[in-house]
Amino acid sequence: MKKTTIHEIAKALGIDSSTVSRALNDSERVKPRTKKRVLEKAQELGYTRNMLASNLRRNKSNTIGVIVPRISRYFFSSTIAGIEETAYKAGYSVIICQSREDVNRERKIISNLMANRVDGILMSVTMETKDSSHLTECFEKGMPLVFFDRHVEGMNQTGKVVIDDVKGGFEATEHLIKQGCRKIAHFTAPLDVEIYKNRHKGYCMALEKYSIHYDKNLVYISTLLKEDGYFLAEKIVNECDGVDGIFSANDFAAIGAMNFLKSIGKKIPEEIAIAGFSNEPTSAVIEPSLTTVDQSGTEIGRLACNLLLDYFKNGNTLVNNKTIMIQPKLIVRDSSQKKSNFKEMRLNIGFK
Amino acid sequence: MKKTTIHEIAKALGIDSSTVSRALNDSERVKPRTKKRVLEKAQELGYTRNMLASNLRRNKSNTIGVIVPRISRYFFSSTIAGIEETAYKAGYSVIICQSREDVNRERKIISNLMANRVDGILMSVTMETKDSSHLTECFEKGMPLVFFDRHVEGMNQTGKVVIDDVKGGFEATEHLIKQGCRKIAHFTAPLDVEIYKNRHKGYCMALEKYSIHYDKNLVYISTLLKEDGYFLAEKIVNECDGVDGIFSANDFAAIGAMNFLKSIGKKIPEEIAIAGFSNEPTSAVIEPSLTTVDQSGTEIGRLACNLLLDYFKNGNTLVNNKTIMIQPKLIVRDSSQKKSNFKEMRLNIGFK
DNA sequence: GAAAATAATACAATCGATTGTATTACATAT
DNA sequence: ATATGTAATACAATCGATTGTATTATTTTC
Repeated sequence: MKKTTIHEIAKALGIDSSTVSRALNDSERVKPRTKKRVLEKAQELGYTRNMLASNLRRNKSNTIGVIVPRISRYFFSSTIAGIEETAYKAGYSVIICQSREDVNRERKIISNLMANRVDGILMSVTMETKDSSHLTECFEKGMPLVFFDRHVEGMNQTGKVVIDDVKGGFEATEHLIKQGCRKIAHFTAPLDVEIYKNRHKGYCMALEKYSIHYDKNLVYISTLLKEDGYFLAEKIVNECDGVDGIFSANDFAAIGAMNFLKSIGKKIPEEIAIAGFSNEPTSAVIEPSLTTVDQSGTEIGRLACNLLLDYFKNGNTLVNNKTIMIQPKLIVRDSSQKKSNFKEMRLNIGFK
Repeated sequence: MKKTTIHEIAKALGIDSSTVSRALNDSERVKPRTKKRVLEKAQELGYTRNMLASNLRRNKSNTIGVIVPRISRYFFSSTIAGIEETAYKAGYSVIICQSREDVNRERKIISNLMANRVDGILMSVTMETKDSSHLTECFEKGMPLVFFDRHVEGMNQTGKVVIDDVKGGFEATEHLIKQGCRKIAHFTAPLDVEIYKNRHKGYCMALEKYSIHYDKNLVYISTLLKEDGYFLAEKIVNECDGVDGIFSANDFAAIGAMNFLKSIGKKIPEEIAIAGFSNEPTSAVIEPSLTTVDQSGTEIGRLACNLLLDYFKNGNTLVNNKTIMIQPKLIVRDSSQKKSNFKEMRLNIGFK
């Protein structure tokens, strides 16, 4: 099944293929009447421009590469949705790849995207990405790179869209303190990942503000899966007396912890108050509903994509070291409100 | 920032670019020693193959286009994850597009993917896709197409991966009946969408088996959003007495309904039992946990992608009209069990 | 009506890799 | 040493579109 080319259109009309090309691109170098004839013939022959050829010639693929740890995470899939929407409007396609938290895979993906000559890359790094040689290679080779959410410290040659994790962590922790918690555990992931480092920092700042002693034994590092939360909660209950609050750096671990606590009949929030991070859809649905920090994935995706598109238009200046920081929003729900508040409860049952 | 080409490698080594190309492709027409020299020089010059050029020449893009209504739906994002994983292993990239339930957008996306010369398309159609001229055009132009989940009736020229929706609908409804429900409402979407038609069919079959009168006033057609479920439940309570069960064709509407019913103090499942469809993550977390029908998105994605990959390898025979039907699995949880069963509850709280 | 200016189109190179065919180099056989 | 065969590489066309330059039509100007 061979496709029609501009040459066949040209031959059919007895004109040159360059004229056909210009006509199809609506160049003012072609007489309106000729344009019309070309367009009609193209239609008639079922012509579809071969973007491979076009891209090769123009040295531009009109494609953006996106790398996330896992597509099926709600936060990331909504980020992707925001990216796709923005890219689509601007006439770009998006190639989606998942690193699955594996740096080697991340490395391969990047070289693959480079080979495919994507115009730019949007990415959220894996938890293991410390050595960033494959990333520095990107802009050494002139490939624009914008981080969103998970980024790498010290990589200032690119743009970033991040949320103010310090503030998010601070507010969640402060809220727990204000609700009366005095011994607050913190679930987090390896602290060399910027976002977890910052959420942890916010946690520390809140403790300090209220003169609560920072106890490093209360900080649990894991991969923050639901299972991790479940077993860490079990550990806390068995080994660590008097914990009256948990701030988890993501919702999954928080939900896992809630599952365990509910299974042994601990009262949430009366005995242990809980706050998560990310506002996953399940957080609104679980009972008690989970207090969390909202970070709009769709919005982050849009902003990151726009940052890249700006770069395409206006060159280096805009992206270079530009950081867009989104303000997180604490969403207070039932898992943390020791003094229950009927009105607020009603509101927070509602639709997300 | 210009990239190195095979010609520069060739010049540097004083050999021809065709030899370089063959060396890079590990052809046996090149002496091992020359190969080694080429590879080293390529490394030294930081060469990355330009896939645009390669693809143009080979008339193959090693790319698969994927179209889903919405990326951020868990079912679809997990499908995409399965597709990406399978494609990646086989050396393919995936371009992801969302139709947003808009046929016109779907149409544009398809022509865009064709222009980009993707090797094949995997898609789940919009709810509005009835006229399928843009789809028939696909294989008229020789573009392999495989449907997953939402497909179009009568399009037998392509492959499909679907779940047995009739069976799923039947089992969910039968389960409700066995729990004692006698007046079961059904939430669904326009019945010209195959999957909803089939779930509805399963619903009818179950009613018939147990000699329950089919009442068309109990079948509510909407877009099946959470909001739809909420308002439909309200409608039922206000206008339609004696409904003791709801089978919703997706989990969102079921959850919306539960929210309403809980807000007015209706007991689930005692007064109204509920079953959904899809096994969204929230369905396991909501209280009472939602009985639903599982359709593994990841698995569907893998199968659909493999079907396409088979086609690439073995030609037309395999895809043509090949339908892979996945068996759905009824997951019984608390929202439907009138006689509560402690063991089963424990199991179903567990990790998804 | 001829010269000048401009519009419209044709020519030809190019993007970077691939691949069928031709040529050269080298080894083996006679 | 010459013929024969094969291994290794070079040549050249090609994929389909784009684009700078050259050429031909057409219009404008005097």
